[in-house]
Amino acid sequence: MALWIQITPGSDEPIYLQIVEQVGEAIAKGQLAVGDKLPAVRKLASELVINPNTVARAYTILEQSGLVTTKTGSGTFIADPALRGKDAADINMLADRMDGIISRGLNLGLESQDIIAMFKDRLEKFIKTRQGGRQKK
Amino acid sequence: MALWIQITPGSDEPIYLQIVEQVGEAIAKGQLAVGDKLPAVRKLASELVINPNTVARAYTILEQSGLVTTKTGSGTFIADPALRGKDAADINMLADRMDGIISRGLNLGLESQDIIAMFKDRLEKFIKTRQGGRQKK
DNA sequence: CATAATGTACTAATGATAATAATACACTAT
DNA sequence: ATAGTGTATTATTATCATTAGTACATTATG
Repeated sequence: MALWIQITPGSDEPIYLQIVEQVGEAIAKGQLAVGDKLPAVRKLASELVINPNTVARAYTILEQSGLVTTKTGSGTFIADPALRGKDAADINMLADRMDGIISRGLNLGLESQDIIAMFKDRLEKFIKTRQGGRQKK
Repeated sequence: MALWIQITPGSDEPIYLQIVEQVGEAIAKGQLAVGDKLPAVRKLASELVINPNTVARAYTILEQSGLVTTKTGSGTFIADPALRGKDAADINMLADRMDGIISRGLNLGLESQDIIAMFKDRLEKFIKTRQGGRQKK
């Protein structure tokens, strides 16, 4: 896998958040395992043709959320999931985001079972990717 | 019900989006029924101590998403749900938002069944509010 | 018809933030 | 030592949220 991060410059969401989310999803899907090394700040910035500061910003957020650990001089690595703590604030934020989705789904005319089915379907895709084993780098 | 819209000025999300989401959730929960009138642009702006333009912006978005219909000179009213169309783009956006939540939940260390249970729980709250009948204005 | 209330449109100014740019520092591997 | 790493700092530009003020068109009400 050469470089799986793909940014959309003209998107409504900032580039640094796109990086954060894509790395987060890759971890959730098991495509990135504990100890795996993220591309160097300058290298990723070069390949994405963006500023190194933008990548550094994304890595800082990933580090603060506990998904990666950074060792200056060495690199940025996927952290141990066992050490990722979930507090009340995290759960509340998750609940709020769920409410937003549910509200949107209902107002689109979707039935409850449709929304749940859709949600289960999306989640299963994550689990399947996990069980399918890691992709080779 | 005097005024159920509550904004948080210092929030990371824009005021006009807060209004959009809160009106959307109220509709999804059945607290706003078809034909109900939203507060006038200037009136709501006055009560929230924000600029009328900000409220107008929120109403414009709600109108574009099909949740309300506006009649200049008369007011802004909750639209007929039967007329709200859902296209592929809407569904895709919903799926993307679901992926974001699932990713976040998994990376917090939550199990699949926990995430699904939490999601069902949130959705049931919407349905219950609906079945509980409309609140009186 | 007159008046008030409604949503809408427009321009301008301000503040916050995303992103770039350039540089420098501290730590680690070789 | 040298190169590669993350981090920090300052400055600049562009975009956007928000406010401000004004004006217009339509509708309800008397």
